[in-house]
Amino acid sequence: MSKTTNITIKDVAQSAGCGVATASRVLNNSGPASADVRERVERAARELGFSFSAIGRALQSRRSMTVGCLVPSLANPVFAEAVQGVQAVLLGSGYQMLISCSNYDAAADDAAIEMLLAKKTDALVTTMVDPDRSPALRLAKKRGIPISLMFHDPLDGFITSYVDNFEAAKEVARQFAGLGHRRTGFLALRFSTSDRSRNRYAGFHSECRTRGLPDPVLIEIGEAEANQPDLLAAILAQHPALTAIFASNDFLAIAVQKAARLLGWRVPQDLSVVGFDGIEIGRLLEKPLATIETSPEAMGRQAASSLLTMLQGGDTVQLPALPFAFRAGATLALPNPENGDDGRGATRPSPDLPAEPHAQQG
Amino acid sequence: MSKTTNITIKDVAQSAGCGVATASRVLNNSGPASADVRERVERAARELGFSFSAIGRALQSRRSMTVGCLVPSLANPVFAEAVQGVQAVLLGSGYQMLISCSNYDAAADDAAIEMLLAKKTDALVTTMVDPDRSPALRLAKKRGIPISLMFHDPLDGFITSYVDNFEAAKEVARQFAGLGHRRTGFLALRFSTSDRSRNRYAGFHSECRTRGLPDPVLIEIGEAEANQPDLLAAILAQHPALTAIFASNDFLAIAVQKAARLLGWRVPQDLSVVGFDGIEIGRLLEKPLATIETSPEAMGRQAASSLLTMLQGGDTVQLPALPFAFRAGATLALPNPENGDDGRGATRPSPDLPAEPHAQQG
DNA sequence: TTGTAAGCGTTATCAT
DNA sequence: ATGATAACGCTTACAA
Repeated sequence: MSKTTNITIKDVAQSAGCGVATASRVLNNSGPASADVRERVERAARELGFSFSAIGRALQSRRSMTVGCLVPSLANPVFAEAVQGVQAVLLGSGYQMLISCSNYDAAADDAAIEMLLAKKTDALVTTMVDPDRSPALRLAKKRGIPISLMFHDPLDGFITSYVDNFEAAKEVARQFAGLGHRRTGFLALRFSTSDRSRNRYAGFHSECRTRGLPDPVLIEIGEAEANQPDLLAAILAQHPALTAIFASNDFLAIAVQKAARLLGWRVPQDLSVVGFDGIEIGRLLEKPLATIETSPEAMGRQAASSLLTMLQGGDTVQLPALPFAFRAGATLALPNPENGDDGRGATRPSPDLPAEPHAQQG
Repeated sequence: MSKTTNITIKDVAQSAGCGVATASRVLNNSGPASADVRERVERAARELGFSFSAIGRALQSRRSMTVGCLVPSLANPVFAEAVQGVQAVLLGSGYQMLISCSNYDAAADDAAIEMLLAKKTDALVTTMVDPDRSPALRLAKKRGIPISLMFHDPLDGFITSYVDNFEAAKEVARQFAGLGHRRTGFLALRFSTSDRSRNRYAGFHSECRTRGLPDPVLIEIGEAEANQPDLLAAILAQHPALTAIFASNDFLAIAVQKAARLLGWRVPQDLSVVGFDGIEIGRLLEKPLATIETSPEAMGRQAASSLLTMLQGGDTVQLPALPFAFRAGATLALPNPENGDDGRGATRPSPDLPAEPHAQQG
């Protein structure tokens, strides 16, 4: 553990018997150098185990070769995958990623951006609670730092990589309506801190109206309910009339099925469930999850690509929303005709028909 | 987009009509200053929107306040959660996290460490393909940089946060043996690049021997098989005699159930399945997954805590392995007596007994 | 082709 | 209490 004193370019130059400028030129291939000195410098660098200090470089070049990344949480695989996408694109480009998580807290968001700015990240890729009113983000923009948002719908002067949550949610309403569902619910976690969630509800609500369905019931829950099926079941029990629930993400969609089971409700016979995101596991389940399939990884990739373009001086424009697709699954079926406002729990199983769109109900 | 030229402490000093040293002292509360000049400096800083450059500071103090983090992938929630744990602990301490992913590639691992070292991270927290033979990691150690490994079993001179994979795997063998399973398999993805996977197999194998069971069949698969149930089914079909499979992670455990279903095998009647990790979703499934429950988040937290201790000059010793627990589930049951070497597919369902340990078979 | 020196933003030392 | 000034490690004029 002999704290090796750091080798600087000065040491290399000294060891090679030349000036630091020459050493720099050789090591960077950035200028002329005789074969002789080139040889000596390279050998010295090798023998001393020299490597450049990114700090020194950053200070002098005013470019840190670092991209700041802020997401609400890595425990949510959707964000983890997006970050993975960012990382994948950045990997070859020489940029490193400074990461931060806000835990869905707006104040933490702002503080994190400030930290990233202080670290002089060359660009920012973020998903925030409220990007629109983050002073730090505004400052970043004023400084002219390239910024790419992820997951957010287009916003004044920012570039964003996203799926059209509103449109996607409308598709879910269409599926429900097509099968004849009328009493629907929207299950949301962190509704207040997630514009995605809000937009999904808005789209769902809007299309329900268009199709002449009653307004969907908005069921907001907290962390506790999301993780404890019995608590969620208690909440679910308050809405016995619902025949279909749109969960704002796949994890919730799986959790609500568990809760339904606790209540003795069968999915999809007594309750249809559709999720959002399209996580891989949904596909592998015994009862494959009907959901809106998206690609967070692609989102991250696109965001990072835009960033790189901007970092190279290119102009970037807002790209269209990334594609989504409704993925059929065994959790969505016709509503149970027995399931009136209090007829829940009929023991007669309804046939396990494949989901087949009906004419809309007007 | 008026590229605001960066405000330095020099600007503040000038605007406040004092020297930079004084400004620094005031802004850092690191020395004496008259109330008068203090006032002026603070106002100037506020009005100019000054914030310190971490780069300048890092250069002068030789501490970047940055921790380097390297994991194989963030797409694997186990690593994502660990990183989240690291982040959570680091958050309050003023350290930021520079992150990198290797995609399970040893060469990328080494390159990533080199990058992190060049960026002068003050410490390293990593999970690598082969930490033992990474030149860059060795260099880091030689430099005296605090290093915490995650997921790896204890290794020569490194501190690591881990669960005892060998012991945990033995527990699975015990469960299988206790129920009377004899023909078992170990399903592994990326066996060659994961010491976790190898240690789990070793423990499983060892305990099978101890209990007098035949050696477990090692079934190695690639990404393709892991993601395409039909391919996995084809592989599974080559092992019709197995009555129990230990999957090296929960995702695989869920995938193998899907594959079994495709073959018409029932879980757990025809095939018992136990996973590893204890991801949350396993609990919510219709057929809750039997698994070894661990806490990657706690792993990340512990690793980060050790790092902070070391960064504060404290001495840190290797802590004992983090706890794991066998989590019972509906995917584990008695072997089907009908299920001889080619009797698979018996249509008679066996009773769905709760998993109840038997005497060991010798 | 090469070396000297200025400057990037900060803090610590040392006079004043 | 305050302000020059010298580092920190690097690149880039500019001179030689």
